[in-house]
Amino acid sequence: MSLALDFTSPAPASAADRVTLFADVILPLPLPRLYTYRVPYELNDNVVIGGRVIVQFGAKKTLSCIVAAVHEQAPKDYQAKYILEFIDDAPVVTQPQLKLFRWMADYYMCTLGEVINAALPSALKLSSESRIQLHPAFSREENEYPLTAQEEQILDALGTLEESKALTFTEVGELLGVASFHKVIKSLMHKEAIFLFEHTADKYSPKVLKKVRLAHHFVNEASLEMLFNTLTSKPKQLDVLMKYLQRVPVYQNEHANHAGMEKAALTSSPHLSPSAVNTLIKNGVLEQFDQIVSRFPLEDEPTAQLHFTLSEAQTAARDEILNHFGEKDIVLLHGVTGAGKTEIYIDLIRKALEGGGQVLYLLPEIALTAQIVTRLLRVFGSRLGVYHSKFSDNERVEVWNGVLSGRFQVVIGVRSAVFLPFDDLSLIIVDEEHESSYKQYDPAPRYNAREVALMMGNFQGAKTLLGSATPAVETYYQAQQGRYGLVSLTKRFGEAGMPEIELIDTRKQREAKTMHNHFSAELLGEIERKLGAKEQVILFQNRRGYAPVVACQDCGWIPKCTNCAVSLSYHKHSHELRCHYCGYHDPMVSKCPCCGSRAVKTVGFGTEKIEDDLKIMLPQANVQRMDLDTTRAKNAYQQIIGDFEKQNTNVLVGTQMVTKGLDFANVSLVGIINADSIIHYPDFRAHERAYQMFVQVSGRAGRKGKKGKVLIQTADPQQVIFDKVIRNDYLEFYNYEIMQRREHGYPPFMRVIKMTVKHMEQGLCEQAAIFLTQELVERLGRTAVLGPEAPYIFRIRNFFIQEITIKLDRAHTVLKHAKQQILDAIDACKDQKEFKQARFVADVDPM
DNA sequence: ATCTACGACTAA
DNA sequence: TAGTCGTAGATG
Repeated sequence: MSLALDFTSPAPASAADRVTLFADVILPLPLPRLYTYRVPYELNDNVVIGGRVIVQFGAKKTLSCIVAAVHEQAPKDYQAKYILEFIDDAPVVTQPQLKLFRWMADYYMCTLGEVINAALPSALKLSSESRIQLHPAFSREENEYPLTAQEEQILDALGTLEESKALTFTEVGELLGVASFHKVIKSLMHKEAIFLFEHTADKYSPKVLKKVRLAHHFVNEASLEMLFNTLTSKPKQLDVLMKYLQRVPVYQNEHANHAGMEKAALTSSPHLSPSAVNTLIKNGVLEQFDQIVSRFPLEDEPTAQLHFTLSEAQTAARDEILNHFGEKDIVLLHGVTGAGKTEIYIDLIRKALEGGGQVLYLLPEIALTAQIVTRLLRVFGSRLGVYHSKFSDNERVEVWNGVLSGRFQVVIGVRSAVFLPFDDLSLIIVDEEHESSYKQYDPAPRYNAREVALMMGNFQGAKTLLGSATPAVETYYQAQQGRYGLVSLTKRFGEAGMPEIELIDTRKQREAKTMHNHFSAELLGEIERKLGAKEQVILFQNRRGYAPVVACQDCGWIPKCTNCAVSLSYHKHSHELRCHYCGYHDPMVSKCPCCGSRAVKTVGFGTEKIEDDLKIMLPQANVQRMDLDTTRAKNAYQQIIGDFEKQNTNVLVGTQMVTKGLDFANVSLVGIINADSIIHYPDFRAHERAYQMFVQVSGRAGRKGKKGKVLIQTADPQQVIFDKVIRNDYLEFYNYEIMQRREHGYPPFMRVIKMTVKHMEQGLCEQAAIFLTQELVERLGRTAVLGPEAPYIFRIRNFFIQEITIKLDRAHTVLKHAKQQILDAIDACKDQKEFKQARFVADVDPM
């Protein structure tokens, strides 16, 4: 906080030449405009663009927000309120970031407040909570009003607190054990027993280490000698002292004592008792002190040799990339799975750092594993920051501040790492650039981190490298058009060859009665063979749970979710029926509630059933499952990967999770249990998604010298897409797909904006969607608007859904104009009284 | 998002 | 008629 007057700064200007400053701030709310506040004269020098300030918004709320602009224009139509407090004396949001955030709000049709909300770790947003304090003039003895028991309870609690301490509303609620405490507080205020105030505080708290050291007067041989003598009768304390001296060589180096050692290391040692330590502290032998430490301890300097050698192909690719960067800002590195792209990235990062700029390395959530982080840490040491969604808020703030301070020059992170406060980026790497998890869908901003990264690179003059084994069709198109440089790696690193891919016709197998549950004889046989050879197997099934549907064999009754238009999935482990959209769950039924029949059977299958079947058919195999359900716990994912890596498990059954970035040397077989459900998906990206998924899973097979095998089970092997997968020919796939896109007017030729209309009532949802369609058609023309249409799952969390697809010309000016038209159309709908409860959402470049 | 003012509606 | 409920409208 920089509220205090700074006496070292020049004397305040005289009233005559004082300027009146106003600040436009970004409130962390979904409001379309910035709000203007007045800067108090005496704080004119404290205004920092990109710094946080506290303001009063409305009658009740104090909020922390970001200063976006400072100017002298007094607002004409209203009296600006004063800024209450300045939190930062340096920006927490850099100028290039503000520019980027503005672009995001514009492009993705959301508000700046929504962008800020997504961008800032919530510990940087200040929390404002009301607190109550004992009224100084109040005395219980002279009190004229009778007090209720609850009121007494609160006053008691306030009385035991230290001077000037206060209770938060939350604490009052906990104290009384009820949520409805506002009446009690109101009554106490009326009786002038308490008063209320707002308190805003930084939520970030530094990590504090409890340490101990020898009291300074013992730090010489003579006094230590005496100390030993006095402790001879106290063996426990002597043990502690010995341990301390062993860890902190006070004899050799007196200064070593100043740093002391961690208290926990003393108290948690097996033979030392905490009470002995505490006694020593109490008697003044040891002194305890706090040390603020980073949550990311400084690694020892890089251990890996900085100049590891790239293969010939890798070197060539790297040089080609650098060559392209000479004239182009964006390069696509198209390298088959296992080609060794990471080494190239590391080499490029090193080069960029030598030039003095910052580097951002983006990875999709599931690919950002300990494997890759450890590898980078070894090369870049403490210069590397990691930004992961599993991180606590405090950890995120430390990364944020570390980027601001320059401590972290390289950051490896997931989607939201594009929000970090870089101001001098020289290189951005977006690995697995085709990944749909780069697109945020649910809360606004509905952004694609790949596109944001490209724009950020553009703003900061950084070069951007997109990497993938299966580039997005849009990306490859840009490369073909010459807008991006294109570099290809067609061979795997080392001896490893591309895996051999085979299709298995499940329809034929079913007719021949050679299917065992969902396993063909071939797949089962191959699994057994691999296990016999002590090799490992990955099985992919794109559906979690035991069975997606449960049905009564007699009357056809199917349990459905009460909030969504989906059938409930059966989860055997918990013996529950679950909705995968809203989390609703019920115990599994044994008797049909409709006809009373006992013949309630599961239909279809998920990972849990595959795991189950396999355990029965191959009891000698050690099977592990990896999906959303088994990785919910904090370290479960690491645990499963670790077990598989150490070969404690032979077979890994999983959903999409097993397709991404995992690199196991001993996997020689990958099985796709049911390819059909992946292909038959009702949208224009279905084929692309399927192709990517098949190639990515296949890529898990046969690394480090072994040739792998991939078995794909399908009821329809004639599908064109399999041909491209088997021949491992991306270009063939791309040529086919780009033709389709051109023909049907989809990206990259047209731009898509998807409108979603939601309403609790089905009829009103449909009406609102029709109304919006009309408004859109009026503004954009009949051909640009498709729908409305109910999606396959037409109701989620009690909201009915209608979708409208808008296709637009890609030209920049057209697009900008069209977005304004769309916003106008939405406003027209909101003006309609009957649609007041409807929600209208625009999703730019949906995935 | 969240609060307020205002009108409508219900309980006595 | 007071108290409760729901919603349009503003927030600097």
